[in-house]
Amino acid sequence: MTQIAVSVQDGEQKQFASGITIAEALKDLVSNKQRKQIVASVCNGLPSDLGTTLTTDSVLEPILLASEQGLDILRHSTAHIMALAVKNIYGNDVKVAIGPAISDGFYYDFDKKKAFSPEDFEAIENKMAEIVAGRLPFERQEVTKAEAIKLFDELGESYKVELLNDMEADPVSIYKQDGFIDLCRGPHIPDSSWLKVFKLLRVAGSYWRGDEKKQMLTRIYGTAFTDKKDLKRYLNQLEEAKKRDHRKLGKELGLFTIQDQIGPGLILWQPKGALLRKLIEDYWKEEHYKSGYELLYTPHIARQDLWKTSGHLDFYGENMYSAMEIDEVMYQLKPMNCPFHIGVYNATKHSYREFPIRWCELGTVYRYERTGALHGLMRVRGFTQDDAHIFCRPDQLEDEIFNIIDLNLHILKTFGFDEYDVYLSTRPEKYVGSDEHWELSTDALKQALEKKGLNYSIDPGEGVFYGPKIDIKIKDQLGRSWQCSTIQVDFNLPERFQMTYTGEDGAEHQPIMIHRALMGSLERFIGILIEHYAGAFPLWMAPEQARIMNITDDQGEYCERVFNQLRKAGIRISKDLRNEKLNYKIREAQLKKISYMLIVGEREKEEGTVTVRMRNGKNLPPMRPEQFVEFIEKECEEVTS
RNA sequence: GCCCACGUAACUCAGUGGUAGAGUACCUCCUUGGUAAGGAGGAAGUCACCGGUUCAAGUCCGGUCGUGGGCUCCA
Repeated sequence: MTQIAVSVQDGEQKQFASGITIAEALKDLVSNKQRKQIVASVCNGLPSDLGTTLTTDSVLEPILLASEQGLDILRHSTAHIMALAVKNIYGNDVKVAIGPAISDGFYYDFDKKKAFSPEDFEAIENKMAEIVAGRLPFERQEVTKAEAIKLFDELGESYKVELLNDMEADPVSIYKQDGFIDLCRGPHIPDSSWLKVFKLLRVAGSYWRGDEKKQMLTRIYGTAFTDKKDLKRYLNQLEEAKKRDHRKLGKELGLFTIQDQIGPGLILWQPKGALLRKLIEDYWKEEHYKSGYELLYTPHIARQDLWKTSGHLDFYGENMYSAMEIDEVMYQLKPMNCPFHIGVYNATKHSYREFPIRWCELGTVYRYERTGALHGLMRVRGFTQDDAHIFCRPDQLEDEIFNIIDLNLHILKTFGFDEYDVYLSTRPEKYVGSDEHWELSTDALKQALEKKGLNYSIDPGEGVFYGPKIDIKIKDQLGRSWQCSTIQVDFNLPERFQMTYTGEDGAEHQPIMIHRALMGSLERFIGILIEHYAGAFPLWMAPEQARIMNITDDQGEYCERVFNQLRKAGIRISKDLRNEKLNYKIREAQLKKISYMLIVGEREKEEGTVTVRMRNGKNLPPMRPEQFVEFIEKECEEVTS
């Protein structure tokens, strides 16, 4: 019999008879204790089942169940077990589509006449528990593609047949479990008893292969863990995210409202939210002024011809609202601000000496979003871009990009975001502009990123047709990432609008145009801020920095005086002089996430002070109102300067 | 847009074919209390909208509008 040499990576090599399974080999290669944790193994670079037979010299890298890869396998197998349960319950009423592991769990798509609803979960989970108790093995088998097609065709599993037809692999692997046969690459847990902790989470519709022209399937999401505690932690995380949901907090804190009567995707800012927004806008404008930008204001509609010239009707028309007729001329709502800024540019003649020109605007745009895509402040139909356009000469491009990134990161940091993922997107297949231009500007973007010392990944071919771009994604408190900032070079619009400047040589040249948004959409950015801070905003942008409250009516007048003094000094303060107990007032202010409570009893009234209670429940020593003003101003300055 | 779920007082929600409910908020009164809910009373709803079934509809059926979870992390 042939002998083969098998070893665990970095471990001792041993001789075995050819045909031995990985599981058997591992018995001799690792300790018993360790072996119980091993769910599968990478074998010569290929993730494999423990039941895989070895016929050549092999190097094994065991996969521990609790590792990331192990969890993936467990969840993938759980998807299969769920499919088996579903097939057991509903038989030929369901066809299976695909069922992969995803980042926090798994899903399986089914074709079923009447879609699943959460009420079906109990039955499915019970059946899954039975399967787990039955210790059903996952049996792998390799068959030719033709055999597999025949097999799944006979089983009536047309989605599998379609998958097979599109696949290049041949032979392919199938897994059998208690009569349920699934096309699958594997690997899997050896048998169903490895599954200890699982939960079905939600149902959703999904198109076959994500294509809305194709069949709508019904998807069940679930998750699996090795430990009950992990599942609990995961469910807690979901709860935490729910608590921070900007739609819930927006309502509770009185920030914004969306109403049927007004229309979906259209935001009404309530006083507190409007103040928050104003504070953000003011800060934004100030920083832009400091960085050499000038502010523009432009209208919300323009003649349709403008959008023809800009190319928006051709390339972006589907996202634009229908035209309206004014004095027999067609006008359309703006989906972007750029043509207006170009209008400002073209209003006068320009010399190379003026460059770089940096114009910014908080421009409100309107874009059609499908009803199913709308989501609180995160996806709306009318929103305000923190837009800017820079016009410059080719030799200024790199410096300008550097300055933009610099300003960008500075502002994001002030808002509390200091973790980023940066992407550079290069020339796509379809593009305008000369190769020379593309090379020059892609290079400028790269140089600027490197000079700034930023790590970035390249998205080849993902640039917009009119120029390369840099995207910056920020990470929030819960570790979720959001794409907000984008910096795009544009060779298209200067050409379409025949923009020019007079060069050193006296001839007319075309300027380079950079589009740039930093927060992206103000609405969405505020949504992100609400969730990032769970509604407890840093002092400098808190709409309510302080609330003064009396202990009994006797301090009412004194409180009024202090309130007026602080308000005049620019503190964003409210008062609670109601005939209620202190406890009650504190609780309410706490729930509204107000930064400081100013508590006034007889002592404070007599001494002319206030006692400052912080959000964490601790008190600062009593201070005079003017000391409190200084204190607030100092705290704000530390962040925004 | 499509699939599923949901839409009841300002808010959070209960109400499974037979007289619209609770808690919170709001208003009035009592209470004047030092760090997360004092007490009593009152007012408040076209049960999203339109139509149908029924002696009878918040409840069942159909449609419209809106909200939520999703709609390739590819066997």
